[in-house]
Amino acid sequence: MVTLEDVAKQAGVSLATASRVLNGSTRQVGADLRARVERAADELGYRANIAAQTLARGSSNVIGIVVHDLTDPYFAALADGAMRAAATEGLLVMVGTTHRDPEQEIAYVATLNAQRVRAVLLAGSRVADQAVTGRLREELARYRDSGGRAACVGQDLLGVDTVAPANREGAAELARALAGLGHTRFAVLAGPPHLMTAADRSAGFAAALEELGLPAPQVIHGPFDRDGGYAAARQVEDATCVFAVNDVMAVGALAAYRERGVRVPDDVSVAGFDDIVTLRDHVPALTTVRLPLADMGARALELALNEEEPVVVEHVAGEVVLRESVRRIA
Amino acid sequence: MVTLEDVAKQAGVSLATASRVLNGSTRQVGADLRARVERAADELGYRANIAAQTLARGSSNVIGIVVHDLTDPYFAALADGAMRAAATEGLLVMVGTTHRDPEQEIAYVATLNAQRVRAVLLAGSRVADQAVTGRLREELARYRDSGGRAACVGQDLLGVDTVAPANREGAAELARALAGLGHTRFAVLAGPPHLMTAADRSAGFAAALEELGLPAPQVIHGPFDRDGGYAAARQVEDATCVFAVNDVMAVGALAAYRERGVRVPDDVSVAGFDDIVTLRDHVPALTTVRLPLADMGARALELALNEEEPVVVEHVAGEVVLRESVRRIA
DNA sequence: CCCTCCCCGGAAAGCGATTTCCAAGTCTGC
DNA sequence: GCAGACTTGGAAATCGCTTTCCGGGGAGGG
Repeated sequence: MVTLEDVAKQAGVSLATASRVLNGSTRQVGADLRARVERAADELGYRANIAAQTLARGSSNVIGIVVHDLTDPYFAALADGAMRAAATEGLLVMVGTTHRDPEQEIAYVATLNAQRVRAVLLAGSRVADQAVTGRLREELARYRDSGGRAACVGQDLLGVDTVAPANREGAAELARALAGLGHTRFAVLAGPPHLMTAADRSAGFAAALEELGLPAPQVIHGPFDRDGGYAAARQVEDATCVFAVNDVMAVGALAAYRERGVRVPDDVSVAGFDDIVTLRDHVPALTTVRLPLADMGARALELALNEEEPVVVEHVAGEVVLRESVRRIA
Repeated sequence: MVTLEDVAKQAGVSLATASRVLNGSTRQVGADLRARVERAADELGYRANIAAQTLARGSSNVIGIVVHDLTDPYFAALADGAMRAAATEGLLVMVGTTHRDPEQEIAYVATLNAQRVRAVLLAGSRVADQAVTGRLREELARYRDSGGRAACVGQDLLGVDTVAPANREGAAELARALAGLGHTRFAVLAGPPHLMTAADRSAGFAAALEELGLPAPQVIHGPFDRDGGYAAARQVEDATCVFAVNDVMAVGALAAYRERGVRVPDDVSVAGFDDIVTLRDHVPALTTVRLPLADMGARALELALNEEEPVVVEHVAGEVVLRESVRRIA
């Protein structure tokens, strides 16, 4: 392992000079010494030990991102946006996946704290469990007390800067658009009741229907994934329009209908939420609420890095996109 | 920032003892001292500084994964598999995305080297550019000389352990299956000519056709993504069956046909490669070659961690999955 | 009962960088 | 030609932890 000392020795200069040349400093170094050091470093193939730098500098150039599941395109898009932003700042990224286990999330924050990462991004929905949320909050507070920065994409339950999709409003907007097509009997594939994102979307949708004087939708709970949508769709009793609280569930629902020979949108209309890019070519094309996921990820990083009092919560509006999975009815 | 020294002081023990209690060691510590230290750590909210540990121990508990693009489900699945495996080993993960820029890949290896990560996983295809590959190889050699471990998912161009999908064989198998359905005039949406994965699949397909005594397919090059498939499909001249070298391109091709009113599989059959999970519900269901991506990622990590002479290259067979996007013809 | 060996606690030497503080030049301006 | 202000190079302290080495005390064997 080539160390800075080796380089300094080879170049015939002091450690200090070598450090100043190679690893950035406010101080100038004469042209000839600088050249000697650079040549030595090159010849030896020197690579600074970042652990040592982090220790000496007291801060690292790494950020952490914690997501539920990378294979879920929602999180992949979020993470990608944040990673692109990180790259432009010269930051490295540690990604942790919790696979929806809140304990894992807490553990990951602790670990990232131990790593002294510059910032932590928490993506994904909080659950409505006070005990767990409290512990996460505590761990986060510990991290921030020691100078760490944090931001959150999803709900603002944590007292940190947050980029929050306007789930309620987006779902309400969607409900109005669908009602505008003549639908009156709705079902909501609502996901898990304790998951805030799911609950907010479901509630926003129902609230809008109520405002419009329409009957309350049939609400069916279940997992937040493709198979959850598939299973929930089979329980729909009598609705002309089904709202799945995310696109992946909506795709599951479409699969269930297809299997049973129920035509979409002729027999039933289906809508989702998120506008996942990978699903843009789905047939029938999914009506949904578009969220600028990559931008949200990037924005969250920005918020974290420039974190200041007071805590800011940015709401990101979704845009209703009507596609062929819904139709106007008589 | 609470340091180990603070904990030791509070517990009234030496630094060494505190270290032994909190951060694992072969040495035993008496029960009462151990309890005192644990209580002190807990009260103060101590979190070990991993940079310092890494420096002192000379090795870290982080691995690096370099992928082209996280929003591409192929890489997401690979990364997810590797990350699950890492988690069971208690390892943390740094993910780098290159967005298909080989320079970025080299830079990332250098950075991971600087981080002294325990292992590096390189996912994604090499390009057939000797100069760039040489530099990557060099950087990798530097890393491995200093004790780093590495493995690769894709081509084995780098002299490191590799998990390589049997691209040629899989594509050949697919060609035989499609020929078995009566097809004789083929087109290949072949992706970029210099990308090894794409080239191998394309070549394997063509070779199998030749063996069967069938005419050579029309080969159309273009980008390796959805839009590349879309664009390439429009250039197909006269074929009853189109093979896109990956699923994402196949989906683009399907979209192109749909727009032009060409029915799949009635008018033309389409097949892809990879069997991306997110696309399983696509209509029409995509005929493809299934690759166990998550397993491959996990296996690559395993190889890297247990790396030994000689270099091992594991070929992973793909499984042809016939679905409704192809049909038997007269 | 003494000696040896083992077990456990602490002092201190690293790990590989950064950065402060000094000292010695080098330029200015008069 | 000289004082004072800048530059520039180097020695050494420091970051927070691990680990070797040393020493003291208790257990076990002769």
